[in-house]
Amino acid sequence: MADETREKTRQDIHNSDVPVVCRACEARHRGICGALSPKQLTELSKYTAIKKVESGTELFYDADRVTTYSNILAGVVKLTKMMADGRQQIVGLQFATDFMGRPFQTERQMSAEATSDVLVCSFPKTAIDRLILESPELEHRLFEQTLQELDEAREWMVTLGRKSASEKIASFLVLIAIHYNPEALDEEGPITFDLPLSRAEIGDFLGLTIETVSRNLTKLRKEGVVKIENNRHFTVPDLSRLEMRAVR
Amino acid sequence: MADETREKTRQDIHNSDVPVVCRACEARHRGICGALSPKQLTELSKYTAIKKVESGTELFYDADRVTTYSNILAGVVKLTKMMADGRQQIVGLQFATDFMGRPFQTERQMSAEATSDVLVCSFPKTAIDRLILESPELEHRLFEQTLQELDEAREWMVTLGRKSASEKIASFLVLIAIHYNPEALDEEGPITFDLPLSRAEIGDFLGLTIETVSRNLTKLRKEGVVKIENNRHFTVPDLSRLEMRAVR
DNA sequence: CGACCGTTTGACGCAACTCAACTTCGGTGG
DNA sequence: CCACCGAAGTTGAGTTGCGTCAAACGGTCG
Repeated sequence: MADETREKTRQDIHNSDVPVVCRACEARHRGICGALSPKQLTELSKYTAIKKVESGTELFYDADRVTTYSNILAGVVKLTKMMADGRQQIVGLQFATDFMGRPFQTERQMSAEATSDVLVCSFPKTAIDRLILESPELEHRLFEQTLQELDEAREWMVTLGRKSASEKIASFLVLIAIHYNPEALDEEGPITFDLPLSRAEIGDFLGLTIETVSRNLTKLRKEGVVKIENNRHFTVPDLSRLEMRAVR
Repeated sequence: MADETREKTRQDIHNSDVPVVCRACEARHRGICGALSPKQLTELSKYTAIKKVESGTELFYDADRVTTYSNILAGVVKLTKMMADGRQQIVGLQFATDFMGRPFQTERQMSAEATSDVLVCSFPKTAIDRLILESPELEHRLFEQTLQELDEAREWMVTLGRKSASEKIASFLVLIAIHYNPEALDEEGPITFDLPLSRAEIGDFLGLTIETVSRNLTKLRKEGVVKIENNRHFTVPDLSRLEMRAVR
């Protein structure tokens, strides 16, 4: 961990024309900012604001209502759609280094809400829209992320349409477990993570009620597939046992 | 209709350097080929093949298994995902002028099947991948279509996760009705269309069984919301009555 | 005409929802 | 530090919407 930090700093030394705010930023490597030249970064950083967003606050997302795009630097954001009568569905989760915002027009509406304390780096929409025009590489990265999100959305459609409640719960846990422990796919051994969502939010993600979510979590706990400490903190002794229940 | 054809022909006269196969092709206007110069079109058309695909035949879609991309010129293609035990979910429908294929790598698997007789114009993957690199405008159009598909997928997630069976059926009928009668959103009056899917496929699209689909269709028929002739041909006397049942 | 496939209809069972009571967690103030 | 409170989560009992199984219907094709 200390080594990684040092490594990053070393890289940045001969990139000393990169703006200070961007130097230690992960979005420059894994996110979209890597597509920008130091000059473009410097220009953009003039209009950039890094903000803390408290858990539960809403960040609007519709193309027309919002005037900024953001990179998520830390925390988790849920994208939700609400029906006229209040029924809600989470249609996407976004994590650190994800770009948030819908380029170009759309009438569709969606909102975004921080499900944990979140750190965002936000830019004026106009600045990004201009940069997209002059940098095909930037558009390419945004395109790649969008394709990725489309793949995920379609994967989730299978879960929503065809899986039972217990399969849904297991699928969700696998999703989160792997996101926070990407290495767990190759290696054996127990993994731990904190759920970024409440029971109600898990229900909104899976198309279930709170009660069904709760019942199925305790079922998994009683079967020893997961250990649950203080509701949010999970330990999975054997990921493959969980994956079996998520089907495929 | 005759006027429209004439109009199109007229446009093409001073585009006489456009390849013959492309001249009357809608994909040049509404699809991605509009992003290409006559020279690029000519180059691409050397490797292009227009094929008839019979209803029910499978067009593979995974990035790794397939070596061509296609424009759909006529007919309907369903994108499906299948679980290990055979449960299936339709994750997208594609219509005329849609571009079919997943640019860049992905390990995710999905298959595509013609649900009606389909006409496709297909290109070698390599040719398109090269063109994407040299034409940001092409990549931009693909990006726009992908964003559109992502919006649609997320809209559908609400339907899958939160709507009742009868709301799902109504939502599906609205989707198809409007696709074939885009003007119906503004105008009043009865509209007609042919379902591109069987009852079983509707089930796979909505996460329902055949029987539930059937029961809800007959319910709508008995209530006079739709008229059904020979299973596939539908008449909707008053679209707003159908939309009410789809909620929003 | 009979076989076949897609669709409809009916009877029944169960998984997930609803409603309600109870427990635990986390924060606040005495 | 503990008592208190509201919010979040769990558990139980009863209901219901949709799935399952089975049979009948209707159009199409040999």
